[in-house]
Amino acid sequence: MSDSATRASKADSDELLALDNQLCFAVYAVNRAITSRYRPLLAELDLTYPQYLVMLVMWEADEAGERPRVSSIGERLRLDSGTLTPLLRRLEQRGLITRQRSSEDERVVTVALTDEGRSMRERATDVPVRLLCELGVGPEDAVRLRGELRDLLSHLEQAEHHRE
Amino acid sequence: MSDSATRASKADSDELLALDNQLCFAVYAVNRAITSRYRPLLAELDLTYPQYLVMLVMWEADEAGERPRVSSIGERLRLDSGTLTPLLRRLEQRGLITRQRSSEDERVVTVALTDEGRSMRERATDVPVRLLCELGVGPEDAVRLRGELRDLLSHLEQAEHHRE
DNA sequence: GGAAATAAAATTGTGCACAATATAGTTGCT
DNA sequence: AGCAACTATATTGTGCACAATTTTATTTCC
Repeated sequence: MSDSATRASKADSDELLALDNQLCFAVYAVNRAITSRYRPLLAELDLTYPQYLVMLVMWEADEAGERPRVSSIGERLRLDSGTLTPLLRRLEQRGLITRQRSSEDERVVTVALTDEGRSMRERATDVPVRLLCELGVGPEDAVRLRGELRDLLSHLEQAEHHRE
Repeated sequence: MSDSATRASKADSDELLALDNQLCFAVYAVNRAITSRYRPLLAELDLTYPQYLVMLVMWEADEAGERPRVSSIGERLRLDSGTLTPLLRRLEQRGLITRQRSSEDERVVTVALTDEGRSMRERATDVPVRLLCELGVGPEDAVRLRGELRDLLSHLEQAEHHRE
């Protein structure tokens, strides 16, 4: 007789540790496959993928007439200043954004689009379209999957909060 | 009258470029949220997340009596030597694996577990279990989502092949 | 008003990813 | 044999991620 009721068997641990059974690896592999699909499209705009995400945030803010601070962008993308500061510096050097210390609160740096950054938006509109075509899944499947991932994300971030 | 039939309207492009509508961002955010959940668990083993994935591959190979080459590990994880070489060097320095040039073909480097690397497997079995608990989704949902991601991955990798 | 606590961004250091290139070894062709 | 084509890994350089610390500014509390 085995002790399967009380302890994981050899076969169980094989299953648990099998690479192909890891949800985390599926997410990891898909993330890199998707970003590598974006790479040639974004190369036409001379943007990296994280830079593109920052520009999405900036275009949204600009439409709403806002000049977000570094920390707002970070909240949106879940990135900290260690990642954003050098990334924003590169976007500034490229002339797409400006960074400016707030006069009311000198700790805060506000970020704004330049005209060049604003005008890039139009050229970027076909990026999501072209990518969807390459995904190989229908739009409704993509929407459903996105929803499931968002649910998972909110679970993960909620639990994070609970432990603090 | 609008030109909506022939050209994307302003509202369309708003929708297309909205951060929260991007499947890619959902994947990107979930990937980082999951790895940050792994981090404290893997810290107990003194492994990073990519190092853990390599160890999963090595444990599987070891069970099968194989000593994979660097390129086999790379195929499995979709990583190239630029990523793997330094990562494997660190695992070797930690005493978890050995790297050895093949005598039949001096170009090839084969990787094998040390006893220490092999014995770590047992301590790692509860990592997937503890993580599943933190995910906040039922096991059946996790399996379904994993399946959908695998389908997407195979689409992405298939299309990649076709263009070559 | 002034010290302590808090907050925002920047800096430093480590470890991936990945493109591009280099190095070394093997195979195939003549 | 000799050389071109190819293969496997390593190296170099850039750009994230993220932990930990630092710097500067603001708020709170006495």
